[in-house]
This record gives sequence, structure tokens and C-alpha cells, in this order.
Amino acid sequence: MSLFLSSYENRLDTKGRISVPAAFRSSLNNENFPGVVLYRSFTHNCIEGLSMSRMEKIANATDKMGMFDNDLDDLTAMLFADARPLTFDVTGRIVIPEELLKHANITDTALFVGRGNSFQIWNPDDFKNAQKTSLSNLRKIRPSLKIAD
Amino acid sequence: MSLFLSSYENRLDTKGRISVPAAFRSSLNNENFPGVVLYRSFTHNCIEGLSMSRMEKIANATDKMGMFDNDLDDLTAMLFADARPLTFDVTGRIVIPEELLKHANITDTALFVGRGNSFQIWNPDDFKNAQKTSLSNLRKIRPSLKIAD
DNA sequence: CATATTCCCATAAAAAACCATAAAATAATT
DNA sequence: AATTATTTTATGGTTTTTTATGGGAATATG
Repeated sequence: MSLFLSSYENRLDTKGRISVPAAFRSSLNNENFPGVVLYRSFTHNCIEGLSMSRMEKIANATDKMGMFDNDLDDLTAMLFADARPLTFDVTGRIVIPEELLKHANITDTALFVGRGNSFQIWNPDDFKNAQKTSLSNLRKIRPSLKIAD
Repeated sequence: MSLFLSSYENRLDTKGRISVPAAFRSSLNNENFPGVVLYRSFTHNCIEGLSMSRMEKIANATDKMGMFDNDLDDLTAMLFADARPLTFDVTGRIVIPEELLKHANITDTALFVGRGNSFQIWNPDDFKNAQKTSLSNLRKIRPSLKIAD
């Protein structure tokens, strides 16, 4: 699977349509489902986005954890119930549901933010602030940060 | 993976294109993705460069750490959001985005600097100064430097 | 019927592909 | 070792394609 990298700022039109960045679409286009899955982030005021095939992987992973796990129950309740599959139009646009826009504080402009195997959609100003926090956190933990290869 | 070694100074043309040194391209050419990934260095006023396959390794490593790790969240927020995948044209050039050039204080000339498994892109004069600092730092820590195999 | 949603077509700007050439590096020949 | 020939590399300009965005017509929805 190709990664979601970089950030792209696009605008919503009067009908609520917004282009999913071409680079992200090509990370999604070898899919059965021609679109994306969006849900409200558990941790930030932003929207989480991923491919349908990754959603299926998560479903399989939760299956393996066992059927009667309480935490799992909460997770699946949030995740699958909240998740919205959205198909692209011919030019690669989607209409983000009102609830999600509200949760992410998005009105006319949205920032698509790469997260590796998934992406997020932010109010551009909110993201800039969140990134400042991340950078200062990262500088603190950096000496102990190890990335396998 | 073959290493990025030595330094090469190349020029940006009027359209912002710059040749990635041939020696670096050959370190990248056994890739699915014909190009490089660049991002702003967290610690210096320069641009970090690596291969897409290395980026994918990082993504897989973070996946294994689990979905709800806070440090991981900060790392991916910075790294994947900022990372820009850039494909070579037929002659091996890329267009470095304005933000990155600004961060590295690059206008018309850039220095590609080998760093082993990755490389950096510097304003040539800035690099000379940074080298001086590195050398004096290195002289201090030298006794404790150990390399594993 | 009125409102909202989806499909279809148009366009300016940005990005990618294309073509050409001088300089540098490498190989071959004397 | 010096000279010549060949290949590779860096750089420049032009054309074509892609992309984001806008609006109207057609279809659905309540």
C-alpha cells in the first residue's frame, strides 16, 4: 500500500464539495471501493480518513482480540458506527457530512494531512497549533526515539 | 541499500528544478517509487532526504507500536505531514517546494550532502558553518563513540 | 412541489512530459 | 601519457497533461 504523505489545503465549494488531493486518491485507487472512509478522531478535533481495505484490516484485527473484550466493544462501537464511506465524483471530490465538519471546526477550507497509512482532515489553523505542540513534545523525547529498519 | 556519500553542489533553474546528483539517484533507483522523500529537518535549517522504501519501513514500524501511542502520534504528525514525495523527471530533476527551500535558506544553489542511509540538502554557505560546529563538537565526544555491527 | 444531491461540462493554473544542448566524466586509441 | 571518441550528466526552454474548482442540468428525496 502506498503511503499518505505531505499536506494539502483545499476549499469547500457552495455545495459542500471538496477535492481529495490527487496524491491521496492515487493511494486509494487500487481499491474495490472508489472512495474513502471518514470518522471523527477520538483524540483530536479532526477527521480521520483511510481506505476501505484498511478498515477491513482493522475489522480483522479486532476479531482476533476476542469477542467479549470490553475495551474492544467501546472501540468498535465508536469506530464502525461512526465511520462513513464516501465515494468520489468524476473529478475526485467528496461531500463531507455536516457532523464531521462540525467536529473538526471546518467551514470553507480544509487541510488534508498525511499520516502514513492513514490521513486526517483539519481546520488549517487548528493543525498549525497542534503541530507546534507535537514539535516541542518530539524534541523532548527525541534522544530515546528509535525507529526500526 | 547503497549509501549516500560525498557532497554535490547543483543549481536551481528558473522553474525551481534541480538535478539530484547521479550518485544519489543510483542509490535510489532500485525503488518502486522513482524519486525521493524530503522533509524539513527538526534540528537544522536544512532539508532531510530519504528513499520511499525507508519511509515505508518507518510507517510499518509505527504501525507495530500500536494505534494509541502518544509519542508516536507526535512523530507521525511531524514526519508524515511534512514529508513530500517528489518524482524525478526524465533527467533526474525534482522541484523542491517553496516551504522547504525557505526553511533551508536556499535560493539559487543547493548542496546535496551524503549522510549514509539518508542525505541532506543545504544552503552551501550555511553548511560550511555547520561543519565547523560539528567538528568542534565531535572532538569533544570522540572518546565515547562506538559503532555496532 | 421544493429542496437537496448527483451527474455532466468548462476552465485557469499548476504540474508533468518532451525536446535540445553544453559541460563533464569515462572509455578507447594512439 | 596524451589525445580523441563516447557516454553520462546538468541545465535550459516549450508543449502537453493533470488538477482543483466553478456552474448548470438532471435526478432523487422528503
